[in-house]
Amino acid sequence: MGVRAQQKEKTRRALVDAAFNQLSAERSFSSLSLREVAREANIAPTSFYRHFKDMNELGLTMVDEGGLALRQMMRKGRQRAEAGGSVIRISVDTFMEVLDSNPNVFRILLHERSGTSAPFRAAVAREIEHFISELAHYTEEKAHRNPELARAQAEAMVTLVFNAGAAALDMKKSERKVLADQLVMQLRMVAKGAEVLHQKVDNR
Amino acid sequence: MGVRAQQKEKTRRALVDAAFNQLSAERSFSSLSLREVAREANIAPTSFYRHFKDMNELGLTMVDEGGLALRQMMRKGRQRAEAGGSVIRISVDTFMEVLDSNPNVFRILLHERSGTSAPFRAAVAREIEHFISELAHYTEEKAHRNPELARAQAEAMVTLVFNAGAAALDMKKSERKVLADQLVMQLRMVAKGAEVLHQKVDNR
DNA sequence: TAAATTAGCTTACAGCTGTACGCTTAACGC
DNA sequence: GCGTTAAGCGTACAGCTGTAAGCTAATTTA
Repeated sequence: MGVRAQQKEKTRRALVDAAFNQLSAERSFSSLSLREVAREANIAPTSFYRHFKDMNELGLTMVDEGGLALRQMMRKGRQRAEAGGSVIRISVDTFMEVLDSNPNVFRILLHERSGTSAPFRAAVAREIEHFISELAHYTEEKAHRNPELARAQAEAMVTLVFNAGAAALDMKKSERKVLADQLVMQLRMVAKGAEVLHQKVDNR
Repeated sequence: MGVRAQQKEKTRRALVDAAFNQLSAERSFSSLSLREVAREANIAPTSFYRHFKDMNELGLTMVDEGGLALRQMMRKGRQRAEAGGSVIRISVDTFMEVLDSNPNVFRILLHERSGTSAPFRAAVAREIEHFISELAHYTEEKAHRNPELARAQAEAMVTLVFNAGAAALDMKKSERKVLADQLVMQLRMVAKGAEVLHQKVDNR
């Protein structure tokens, strides 16, 4: 890669990082201005356009990066779970750890999920869909559920996990522990309930 | 009430209504400006301050009104359920009906739940808490669950309902039907699962 | 090596924002 | 009836926004 392309990439990263760094419980992506981001990245406002068409394009890039981080997390969790132990417990713990180390990645996903930009919502939905379908596939195989039931179960579980994630973002570690325990309990409810429904439908 | 107070109340309502009317899938409360709201309500921007200290105060008023609408809905649903039939099914249908007739009330609640203003999040949390504790109390009584389990169950159910509500906001009627059916299925999972966990803990 | 490309800069502008200040006018309390 | 109160208005201003236009200087290409 040439010197020029390298420098361009570096500045682009500076912009993305600047945007991530400005996110917090009090500051959503949509409240950031192009000028603020450029300022934080130490470039002139108008230079922003050399990298992104507008703030939306930056935001979608961030959502995609966030999604990538999520998928990497899933793999990590699955690996750990293979060593034995409660899959639910291990997954929840992994989720909480990643949430703790990348809070702003989650902020943009959790906030824009119910945001006002349709492309954003679609992008987040796409990322969450990865979660759901992988989990549904997993349950379908391991527990021999029928597809429809597996899908509903997976969706419910992912919903509960993400909702807990949103709540956890503003919590201290001790509060998070309680939350995690309750989440595990809720996930077990769903799992048990799905089992019962499954037996009913298949009449055995 | 005097002529003066009456007129003031009327203008205040015009402001609240103007703000509600400007909400949509593409427009969140936090993206509204004081001037826009004043314009829509046909008053001068500076007159806004005769009624609210700032936009935040307006927003909190709206959240409170939304919460009120929710609680009225709950009562309506409970009355219907008393006439017999599946409590879950009836509650979901009621919820969807109210969602359909007051979409913007839900928009502000659903969006500000994960918003950037702490007072807003707290206000929404308070409203949702009403839901959870009433439901927990109901289950504790009807199904003789222990408090901790009842609480976790209620929280899970409310989470699932609100999440489905957010998704339903941008859907056509036919899509909503599918969503509602899946939601019912998920709620039954949670209910069944809680039952099983309950029996386990109490060893009978 | 000369020409072309391009990341980043400075300057500039129109449009929006919240809100301070002071006025008018109609209802209120005495 | 008369002084007081207050809802609503118009004007004004500073500060922010996105972005258009054109320049500079360094890299790339031919």
